[in-house]
Order: sequence, then structure tokens, then C-alpha cells
Amino acid sequence: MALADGGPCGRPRGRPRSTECTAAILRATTELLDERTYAAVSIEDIAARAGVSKQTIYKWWPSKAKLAMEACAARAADSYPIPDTGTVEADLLQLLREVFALLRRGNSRATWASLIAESQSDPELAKEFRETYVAARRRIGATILERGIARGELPAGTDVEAVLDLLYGPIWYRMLLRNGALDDKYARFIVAHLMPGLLRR
Amino acid sequence: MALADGGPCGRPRGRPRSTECTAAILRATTELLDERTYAAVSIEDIAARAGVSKQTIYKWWPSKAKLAMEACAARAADSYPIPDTGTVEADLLQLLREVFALLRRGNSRATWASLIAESQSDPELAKEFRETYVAARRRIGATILERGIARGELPAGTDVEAVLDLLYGPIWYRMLLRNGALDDKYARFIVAHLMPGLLRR
Amino acid sequence: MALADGGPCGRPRGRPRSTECTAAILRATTELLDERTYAAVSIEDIAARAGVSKQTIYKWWPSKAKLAMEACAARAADSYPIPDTGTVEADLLQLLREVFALLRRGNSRATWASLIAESQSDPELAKEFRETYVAARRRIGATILERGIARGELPAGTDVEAVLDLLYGPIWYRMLLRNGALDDKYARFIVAHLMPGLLRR
Amino acid sequence: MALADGGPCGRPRGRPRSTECTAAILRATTELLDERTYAAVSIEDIAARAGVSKQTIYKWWPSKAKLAMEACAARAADSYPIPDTGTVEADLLQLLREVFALLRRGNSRATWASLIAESQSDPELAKEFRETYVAARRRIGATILERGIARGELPAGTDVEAVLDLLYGPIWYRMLLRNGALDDKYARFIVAHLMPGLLRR
DNA sequence: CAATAAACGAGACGGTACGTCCCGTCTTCAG
DNA sequence: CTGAAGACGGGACGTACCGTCTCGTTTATTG
Repeated sequence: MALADGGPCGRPRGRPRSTECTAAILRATTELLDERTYAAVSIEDIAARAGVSKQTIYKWWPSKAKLAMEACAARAADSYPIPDTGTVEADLLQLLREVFALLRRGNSRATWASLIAESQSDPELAKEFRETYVAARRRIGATILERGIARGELPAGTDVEAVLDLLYGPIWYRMLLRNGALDDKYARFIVAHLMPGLLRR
Repeated sequence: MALADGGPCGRPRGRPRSTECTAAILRATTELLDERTYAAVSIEDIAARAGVSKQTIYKWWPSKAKLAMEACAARAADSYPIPDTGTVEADLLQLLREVFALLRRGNSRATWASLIAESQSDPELAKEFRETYVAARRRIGATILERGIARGELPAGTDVEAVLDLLYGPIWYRMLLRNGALDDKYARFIVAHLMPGLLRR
Repeated sequence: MALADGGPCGRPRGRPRSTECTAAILRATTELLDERTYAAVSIEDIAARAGVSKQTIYKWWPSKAKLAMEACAARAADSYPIPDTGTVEADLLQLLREVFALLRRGNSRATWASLIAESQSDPELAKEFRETYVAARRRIGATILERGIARGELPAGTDVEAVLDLLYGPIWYRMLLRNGALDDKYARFIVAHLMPGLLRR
Repeated sequence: MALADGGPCGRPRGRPRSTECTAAILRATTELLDERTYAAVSIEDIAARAGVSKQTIYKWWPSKAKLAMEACAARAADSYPIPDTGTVEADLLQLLREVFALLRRGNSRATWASLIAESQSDPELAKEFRETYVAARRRIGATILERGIARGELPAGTDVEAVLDLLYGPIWYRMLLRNGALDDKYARFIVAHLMPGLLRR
């Protein structure tokens, strides 16, 4: 029991993975993605910027997409807490504002868009994208809605998953297809139009 | 006026553009996009399949993306009429059903997704995408909403553009990020939850 | 007759192969092989020096070895005539002198050595090497010997092929294993010691 | 004596493990060189086969070539005695037969060829090759010739070194450039044609 | 009915990045 | 301290397409 704790196969052998390397690679990736579009960033560019050999990158990441995803996600690591103001409406509004703020950092918006695209032709990537990043954000929305149901604010039969699609959909739509503003006005509009359909009649 | 009819600068000289060629290229593109992912289809593949030289493709289309977009759009050419049942709710429902049906044809869904991705790093493409294809669909929704306003079903101050974001957003969201079903149930869910926020209080 | 002359399959289609390219590649190869060792010359170096893309090289030559062989052989293209002085001894002496002179040009000696090595692990290359370059030189020696036999200078039963091995062997030996001088003295020594074993008793 | 011989795990304070290592590395090298061409064997392959880390190899051998040379030479370690039959002709014949026999073992022939090639671009290796392996074999031939001179069979002024070139040259020539048989017939031919030029007139 | 001009097939070409292989060096840990 | 395990920087490999560029051929219109 105590021993098994150490990992799957005991002590690591050989030279340990360099944390500096990992950091340099992620940093270089983030920088380059902020400077240019995803498509214009090559693995060779990243290697050069990070002062690392290509092989080291290929050793730890299977593709540019996975690397970009990780680099992009690291930015959102200092995760915001789940809003809890007392009403579903205020909670959702705050949630949207935080999401918008995140997407405004650097080139995140365009990068995420490219990753979504990439994931259309890479099922493995799509899976990770959905299960790790999309799911994480949905869980926050789900918590808010479930609290609303528990509180009696929303009806018991609410289809939480589907409501989340209505909540998040408009964000990605503007971001990907319309190149529209993700601002406070839009956040308020979404919530204002969603609430009447949600509340107990 | 009468002269302008022939084209921008008089009569065409030389050998006219081969319609067979154009058709063969579009057909080959459609076929290949149905067989593989967008990323796995190269211009050289298309040329080979169409029995055409690369140059001929480059002559008429600036990029694989534009070509794919045209091939994909041709599928929706036999365009549905704007629904007009008498109520906004029924109109919107029918609209969504028609959109869903289109996206189920062949590999359209994945291809559109890839094009959206591509357009993130190609402003020219993004512009065309937005102005031609997205706008065309939005106009239908806008017409429905405006009729509702005229009819007094919806309040006069309705922000039509923003409402359309709420309407179309959830579709693309499921399609791109969730890989979820675009079925009748979803169409009804969207409309049902949207209406309370729209109707005159 | 007149038509068949044009080639195996009529007119060549598409853009014709650039003779400038071919020349530039061979020139670059020769230059680089004179500057450095065979092992230190990469296809990428050659491409860079020739101002040509790697692909163009790979299109026409299957390997660095074949390219080097061709470049090296081009140097000996202005081929010397078969000596014909009247005696086998004088003919062979002149032959050796000419061979030595060729091997002294640029870095030929080291390059041929590397090609011989390479051909040990590349049967295709070995075949070409033997059939094209080695055979061409042996043919000259064979002619000299056969004239000697016809003239009655050498016995009728002389094993020409084996004698050629005795003639050429010592050259390559000095060149490859001993790094010894290929000078006039050596040429005379070889011939002087070979003749007694050859002449009619 | 008997105890020390015992094996790898006899004495706790016994011989250092390095001899086992050395043996394993040489064995692996020999095996791999017999299975594939020199070029197709990498240091990493050898390390893997020997169950040894790369570093251990680099610690003792500066290059794959040196290692291969040693492994290849080890095969000839059970060195044949210098022939001494009474006549130069018979001695040389026996010498050639023994050399041929050695070169027929495993892949020796191809490996030596590759080493010769490698030595063209590695002066350090060339030096060792010449001074250690080539010289060792030449010394045997030299001894035979010098005995012949002492015996009065060969003239006093014989240029031993140059004669050795005539003797060994044809071997390597067949081996490297002609891929021809190294058989008894060839041995007899070489000696038979060499002798008339050597013997006192 | 030429002459002209564009469309077209074929394919060579310069270029960029790919993902892989192996080199030789390094860093850590076990015995 | 030796040696295994293996991470790392580096450099070349051979490949895949890109988009451009000649060519020769085909198919219209125009003088």
C-alpha cells in the first residue's frame, strides 16, 4: 500500500525529465501562438524558440495540437471559483464574464478555434478536448444550475446538459463564426434571454 | 448597361472555360471530402481524382478552403424556402430542422468545422464565409423574427442580431465542440427555451 | 523509322528537365567532394550549394552515392585513348600512368574509396559501380592483353580477367589500404614484375 | 587459477564486471555485423544487444569503426603461424590460403571493406588500421620474402614492400571492387604469376 | 481559313515542414 | 566508483505538398 504509492513501477530510472525543458517548450508555444496564428506556428519554430531539439518535443507531445492545447490550458490554470451569489441569474452572468475574460487573454480565442478545427480530424484530440477542457467548464455551469434546482428556483425536470448547450453555444458561435465581441453586454443578453425559459412557471 | 452584360471587358477571347472541368473538380472535391477529413485531402489529390492539372485548379480557386467551401455550399444550393407558418415558434423550429438536415449530408458537418477553423487564420476566407454562408442563413432567421415583430408577436425593440446568435450558437456548439446529435429533440429544446425570453411580456 | 527515332513513347510531356539544374547539382557535388570527405557532404549541402531543392536531387538520383559516382565519373569523361605502342609492356605502363593521373584529380581518390565502401552495403550501387566504371577500365586493359595474344607476345591460353586483377589490384590496394604514392615508380614496378609471368616461355 | 576462472558471480570481491561487459559488447558487435551491413548497425543496436548502456561503449571505444575493427580482428586472433615450407612459392601460397579462409568467416569481408571506407575519412582510424592490421599481415609476407632473400632464392635488391603490394593488392581488389571468389585457384594464379618476376634471373 | 489567345494536361522546380533516426553527451540512481 | 537507464541538443534523413513555372496541345473567336 505505502509502496504502491510511489507510482506504477517503482523508482524512475535514468535521467529524469527536465522541468526546465517542459517549461521552456510551453512558454515558447504560448509566445508563438500569441504572435502568429496556430497554422503559422511549426514544431520547428517552437523547438528553436525554446532552445530545445525537435525530438524532445515529439517525445512528450504527440502533435502540435496537443501541445498547443496544453499551453493554452495552462493559462486558465489559475482557475476561477464557482460563482455563488444566491441566484442562478447572477451566477450565470458572473460565469460568462469570467469565461470571456479568459478568452481575451493573448491569442486564446483564435488558438482555441484552431484546436476545435483540428479536433474535427483528430478523434484522439477531440476526445481529450471534450473530456478535459469542455467538460471542466460545463461542470461549473452544471453546479450553478443544480444549485438552482435544489433551491427550487428551477424546475426539477430541467435538462441540465441541454441548457448548458444553450448557455455556451452562443459564446463559441460569436467566437468562431462571427468574430463578434465577447463583452459584458453580450453576457447580459444571453442570461437575460435564457432565464425566462428556465425559471419555474 | 446593355453592354456590361457580357462581362467586365468585352467579349471573351480564346478557349472558353471548360464546364466539364469545373464540374469534375467540384465533384472530386465533394467525393474526397466525404471519404476523408479535410486535412487529409490535398489539392494534388483533387487534381488527380478530377483528371485535371493542378494549375487548372489554382487558376479558378485561390485555395483548398475556397474550393471546399464552394463544393460544400453546392450541396445546399437547392435551398429551402423561408418557413412561414404564422408563428415565430413554428417557423424557427422548421428552420432548425432544415439546417440540421443539411448538415447531415455526407461529411458536411466535419468539413464546415474545418473551414471554420481554417477561417481563423485566413481573414479573406473568414470574410467570405461570414458574408456569404453565415449571412445567408441568418437572413432567413432575421426574416422570421422581423415578421414576428411586425405581427406584434415579438416586442419592437428586439435585438434581432443577438437573438440569432442565441439561435444558431447551440447548433455549432454541438457540432464542433460536443459532437452531439443534431436531432428533432434538440431543435424543439432550443426553440422552447428561447421563446419565453423573446415573446412580448 | 523516322518517327520511332523520337524515343520510346513519343513526345515528352510537361516541363522538360532543366539542364542547368542537372549541371548545377553535379558541379556542386564535385566541388563539395573536393572540399570535404564524402561522409561530410550531405544531400542538403549539395542542394544548398547548387541552389536547388532537395526534392529535385531525389527526383533524379536515388542516393548520395549514385550522385557522387556520376559526378566523379564525369571528371574521367574526357577519356584517354587505348594505348597502342606495339608492346604489351609499354601499353600497360602507359595505361597505369593515365589511371594514376585521373586518380590524382581533386579528391577523386578518397571519393572513389568511399564509394567502394558504400557499395559494400548497397548491391544496386555495387552493380553499377562494377558494370559501368570498373568494367570500362578493365576493357582497356583487356584490349591491350588481347592484342598481345594476337601478336603472339603472350601465350594463347592467358586468363585475361585474372591478369587484370593482378594489374589493377595493386593500385587500389595502395590507394585504399596503404595511402601510398601512385607515382611513376610504382607503375614501372608493377609492370616490370608482371611481365615475366605473362610472356610466352 | 581454477577459481578465478569460475565465472561472473563466484567471488564477492572478485573481478570487476568490466570484462563481462567488454565481452558482451564485442560479441554483440560481431553478431550484428554478421547479420547486417556495417552501415545498418548502430551503436544503439549494439548496446541493446549487449544489454549495456551506450555510455559504457563510448567509454572504451571512440567510434563504431574502432569497435567493429576490434571485433573483426578478434576473429583472426587465433593467428596462423608463419608458413615455412622451404620455398617462397609454397610459403606464399599457404599464406594466401590462410588469408582467404579468414575473410570467409562470417561477414568479415564486407565489414573490412566498410572499415576501409570509413578510414578514408577518419585519419585516426586509417592509421590504426594500417599500423595494426595491415602491417601485421604484411609482416608475415615480409618474413617469407626475407627468408627467400637470405636463402638466395630471391635477389638481394628485392623491394619487399612493393612486392607485398603486388601480393596483397589482388586480394582486396577482388574483395572490394569485383566481389569475386577468393578461392584456391585464385591463390595459385597470383603466386604463379608473381614468382617469375621475383626469382633471381 | 489562318492567326490569335486562352484553357488545359503534364510535370519540373524552389521551398517549407514534416516526423524519424542516430549521434555523442548529460544526468540521475542502484549496487 | 561503475554501469543501467534514459533525457537531451543536434543534424541529416527521405517524404509530402505547397504554389509557381514552363512546355506542348486543344479549342474557341476574330480578322
